[in-house]
Amino acid sequence: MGRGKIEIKRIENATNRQVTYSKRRNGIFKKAQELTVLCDAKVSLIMFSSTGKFHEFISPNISTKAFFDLYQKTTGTDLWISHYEKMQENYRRLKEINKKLRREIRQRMGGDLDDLNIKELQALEAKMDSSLVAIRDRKYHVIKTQTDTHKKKVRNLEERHANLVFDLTKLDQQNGIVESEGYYNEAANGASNLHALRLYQIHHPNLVLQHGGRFGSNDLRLA
Amino acid sequence: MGRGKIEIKRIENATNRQVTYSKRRNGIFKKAQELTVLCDAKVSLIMFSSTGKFHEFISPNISTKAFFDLYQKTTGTDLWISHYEKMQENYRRLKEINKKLRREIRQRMGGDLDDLNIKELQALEAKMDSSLVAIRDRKYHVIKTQTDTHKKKVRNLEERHANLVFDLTKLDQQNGIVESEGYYNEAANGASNLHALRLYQIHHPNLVLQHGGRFGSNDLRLA
DNA sequence: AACTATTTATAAGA
DNA sequence: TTCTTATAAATAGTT
Repeated sequence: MGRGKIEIKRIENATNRQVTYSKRRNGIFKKAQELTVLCDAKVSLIMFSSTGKFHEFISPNISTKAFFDLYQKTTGTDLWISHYEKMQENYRRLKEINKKLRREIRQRMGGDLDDLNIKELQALEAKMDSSLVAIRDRKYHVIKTQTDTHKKKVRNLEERHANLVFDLTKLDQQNGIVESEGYYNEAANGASNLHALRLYQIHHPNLVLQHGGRFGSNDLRLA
Repeated sequence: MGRGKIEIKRIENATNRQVTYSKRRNGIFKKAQELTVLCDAKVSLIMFSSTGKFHEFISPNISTKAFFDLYQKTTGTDLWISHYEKMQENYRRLKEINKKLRREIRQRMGGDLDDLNIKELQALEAKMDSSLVAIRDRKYHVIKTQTDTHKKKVRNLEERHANLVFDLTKLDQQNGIVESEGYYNEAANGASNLHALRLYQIHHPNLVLQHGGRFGSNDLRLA
């Protein structure tokens, strides 16, 4: 159809090829449209020119995705199976592992024991026993560490207070301000530093805070 | 193009529609083919008739999958993403659960305890303790069940043997064959059926096997 | 993008 | 379905 008959082979002249592509593209799209309407058919027509330009026609009564799903369903293929299969396999495996882990935990919690034989029960018991030992060890370790830390803190505080009270005593003596002398003496000999401190806080709260930080904040609930 | 001009609207006569579909399908496929060759284009043409019949044309230089990948790349869409993303999310969640389960098991095995505080350690210890109790209970239950079952089996066997030996004694007496009479008498009173059986087996191995089955096959390792 | 001579597709009928 | 054929539609080459 045209001024002359043409042979169906690649058009070498690029411009000509492009023009023919454009003309025939319109033609085929029109045909697709007519087929859709006349015959109540679902048509998907997608094309890329040699220069990579993209055009598509799709029947108005269906989306590309739906069309593709229909295609896959009809042909029995799954074009993204490679993408999908691998992930599905991983998923399945993970689920299986998960199941086993849950079962193991249940058994370790004393449930789901019905289909273990005596040997397995003994093994489980032994494992639980040794685990319990480890947990107890860890607990005692934590307790000991906390206790030691606390002891050190107390020792350190006591020292600092002894110094503080000593300095203060000297200072007061230099200034001739002797207030409640009996208490100071008692504090200086180190026998009741905490009591001394408490008294001191009443008179000089800011100074003490700068040195000692929060006092009595350590949680010593041991067991 | 035909004997008369037609209006582009659905052909109501089903046969006519089907015929037109068939003719025009050939036409459009031919067009697609020509376009592919003449213009060096990539074309995908897929169609479903109103009766659901499927036909497709695709450029020979590309697979349907590759075509679709190209389509997605060009249009910037990903028709699988909703499917895929959902699965990925599930996978991520499952992995997280898995991690937690593993950690729980490690802790129950006495490892990974470093960042538990005393309270948590105590709770864990208590749980482990009660689990251990459950496991021990179950073990003792299994042992008891097995022991009872075994006792019953032994009693049953002893009975059967007593009867067997009794019948045999009678049979021998009827046939006038009295062999080692003292043993038979001892056997018949039920005091040592097993000994009697052993003697009997020596003389009539097949008969005994038919009645008693495998003897001594029960595994009695209890703990 | 138009034009148009010619080829091609196809509607109707067999 | 397939063939025939009159006619509509598409388009190759041209402007």
